[in-house]
Amino acid sequence: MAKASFNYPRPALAVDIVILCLRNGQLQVLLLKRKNEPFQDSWALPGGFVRVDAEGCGGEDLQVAAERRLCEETRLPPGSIYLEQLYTFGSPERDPRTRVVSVAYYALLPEGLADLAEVGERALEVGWFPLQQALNQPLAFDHLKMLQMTLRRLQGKLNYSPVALEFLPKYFTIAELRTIHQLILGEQLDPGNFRRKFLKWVEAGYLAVGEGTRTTGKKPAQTYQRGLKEWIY
Amino acid sequence: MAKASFNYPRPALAVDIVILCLRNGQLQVLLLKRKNEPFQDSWALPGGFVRVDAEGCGGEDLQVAAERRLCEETRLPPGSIYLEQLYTFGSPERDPRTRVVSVAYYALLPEGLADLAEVGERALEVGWFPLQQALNQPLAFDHLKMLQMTLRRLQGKLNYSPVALEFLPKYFTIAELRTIHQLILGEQLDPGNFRRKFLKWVEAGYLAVGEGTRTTGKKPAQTYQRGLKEWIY
DNA sequence: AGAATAGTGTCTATCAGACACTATGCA
DNA sequence: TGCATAGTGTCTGATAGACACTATTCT
Repeated sequence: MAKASFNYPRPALAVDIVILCLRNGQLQVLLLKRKNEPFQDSWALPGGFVRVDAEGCGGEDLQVAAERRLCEETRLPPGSIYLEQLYTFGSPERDPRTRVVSVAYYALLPEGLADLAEVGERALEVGWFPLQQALNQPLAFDHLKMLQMTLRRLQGKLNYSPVALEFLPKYFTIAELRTIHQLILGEQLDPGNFRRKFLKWVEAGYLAVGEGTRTTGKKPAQTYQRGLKEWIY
Repeated sequence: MAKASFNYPRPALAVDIVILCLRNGQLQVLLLKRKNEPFQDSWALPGGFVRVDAEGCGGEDLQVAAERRLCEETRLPPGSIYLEQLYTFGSPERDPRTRVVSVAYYALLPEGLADLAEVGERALEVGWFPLQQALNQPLAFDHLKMLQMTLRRLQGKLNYSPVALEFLPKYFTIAELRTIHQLILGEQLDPGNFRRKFLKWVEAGYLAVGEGTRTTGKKPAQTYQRGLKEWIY
């Protein structure tokens, strides 16, 4: 057993999470105001260190670490929220204190479940920011890059998957999904054309007809729900 | 300065690299036969630990670490090879010795540059394996997952980018690029239709007409090269 | 001359986008 | 009744795939 390799210095390992939610008709992102240096008083993404056992063995999975932090922050039960790995950031200068490598995740929260977030011990303040605003203000560390990358990733996914339903409750209408697509892409979409694309997903089994109708505008609309098939990336 | 956070146990951080190359008309991947436990005598992807300074600060960037290992293995100069982050694997059980989180990368090597690889100190043996064969044999750790993910990622990219030119020398023909697409996708492509897609990329500036022609089959064919525009993802 | 590949043309089904139109339920 | 939204139909241009065909050059 060559133990030698493991005596090398190790970096600290963190997860950071871009938590997006639909609030007041906007895409918003959860940010924390940092209590401590570095970047004290700056806004930052929620994150934390990955738990590793005392001897540097075992501990929790990365996805589990991200989910744990996500649920601490949102006060939501684990397992119910869409969470996906985004990218790993490891520049030696990204944290002035010590070497910290961070695995970034992004999470999509259904509308209405966002208001449970509370100020924890780590932060001075918790706030939901319109995504566009957050993208145009300084953030701690390389968190701005994480936001930018998340948006691009989502924009790409919309072409071939109905991921955006993760922002919606169990039953939703075509117009509701279209609205989210518009927010993410930053442009208006033709309702008729979007409808056809949507119905393709229904035919393919990714989406299914829901129960009853919902009135968001003038005329009640059919609701839909997840289909039997998972879209997987 | 709250140093407290950094006294928590840290995981070891590694990079693993899927190095693909075109050899003998096949897609091949570079594997090493492991000298030490765990998985002694098993085939594994090349990889290594990310360098971190003595006090656990600074050190090398992740991409740099991957490139360093890549160049050690292939004996090629840095900076010339396509290298992209794939995914980060962090299951607590992935390495039985200690907690090791691994950032996986994949690299695409131009044909003909593959033969410099030598057996280093770490390995018993170095070998190029046909990708399909490697995907159907047991590999150390979770390296099989890394291979599978790399293939899927590449297959996805071919739809909208000429990444596959990274497998080719500076000047190449349409048929050469098509051959690689066929290898990656595992299906035959219509030469005429592929040509039209190719010429779209030329029009878009991602590719450009090269100098002279090359004869791979019967009739000499026009060569092409990289265009001025980068395709970025 | 024959063979294999380079390169072109064409037909069709599908799809995205633009836009007009009908249907329905609420105020 | 008016109006905003749900939902349908239609036209057009772009695109992907299948496939036939011509052109070129090597042997």
